[in-house]
Amino acid sequence: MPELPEVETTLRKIKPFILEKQISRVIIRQNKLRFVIQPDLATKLTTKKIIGISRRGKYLIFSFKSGAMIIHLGMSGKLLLLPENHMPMKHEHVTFVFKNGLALCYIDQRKFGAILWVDDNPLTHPLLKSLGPEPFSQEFSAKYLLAQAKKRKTSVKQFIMDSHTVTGVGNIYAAEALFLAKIHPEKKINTVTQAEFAKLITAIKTVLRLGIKKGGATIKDFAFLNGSIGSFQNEMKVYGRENLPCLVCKTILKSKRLGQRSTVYCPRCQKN
DNA sequence: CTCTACCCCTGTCTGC
DNA sequence: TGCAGACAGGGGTAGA
Repeated sequence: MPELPEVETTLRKIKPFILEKQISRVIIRQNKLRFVIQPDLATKLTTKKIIGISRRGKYLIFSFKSGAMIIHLGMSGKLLLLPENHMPMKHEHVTFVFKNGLALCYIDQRKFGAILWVDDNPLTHPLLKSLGPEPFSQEFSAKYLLAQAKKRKTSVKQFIMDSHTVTGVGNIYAAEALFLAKIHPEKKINTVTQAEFAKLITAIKTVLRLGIKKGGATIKDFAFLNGSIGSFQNEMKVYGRENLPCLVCKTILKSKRLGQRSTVYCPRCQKN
């Protein structure tokens, strides 16, 4: 689930319920995620009040007067708000119980996510400090991409999916953005012009914005009821549509593995 | 330095 | 139906 739009939507929806709220206890049922959860995480969090919640790339940062918790949802992680006395869900590995009777539940069947405690500035943590710019920031410009591309030889899709180039563009949004920008995913990055980068940036922002908008549409149900996942999937033009006709030119869409990830594109619309 | 292959884990789908 | 194998939206890292 969690690409940048889902992480952003999760953030927006849980924030009003847990900001300025005090954690009364933390239940850890499974401590082996991508990394083993620090044994003192519960101790560090108990009685602390969340004073800030923010996002960096696909990482969520929960700040306290001293220290912070970083959560990454991996490929299958979710954060649900449930009543404190709920029955634990399947794969509910960690539960943060608040004094106000709500519980923030970390659910992750594949355990690719991460929950970390840091005593100092979370942005200087090794996982976060070398991340590229946020896709909606000023820094994410055609000029910037052109400069980055000079050092690289990879394909444009792998380039924009690299979190050191720009954060938060996962497989789906990369495929959708390249289709929108009419750029072939295998195009070598050193042949992309500044004008093409400008188009690509616009396309990335467009699909991410649409994702946030569509994710937000059902996230309230998501957070409180049934875990449904938003409706961006109905907007996808290429992802998951291999062997179906292109919505623009009717050419059959092709699928290929690129850097171990499935990649769908229109061989006619997207120029190499 | 960059790039590729592999890995963490479980659930679901496809083909035999 | 049963079962094996491929694959899934992420991303760190070993080794070339």
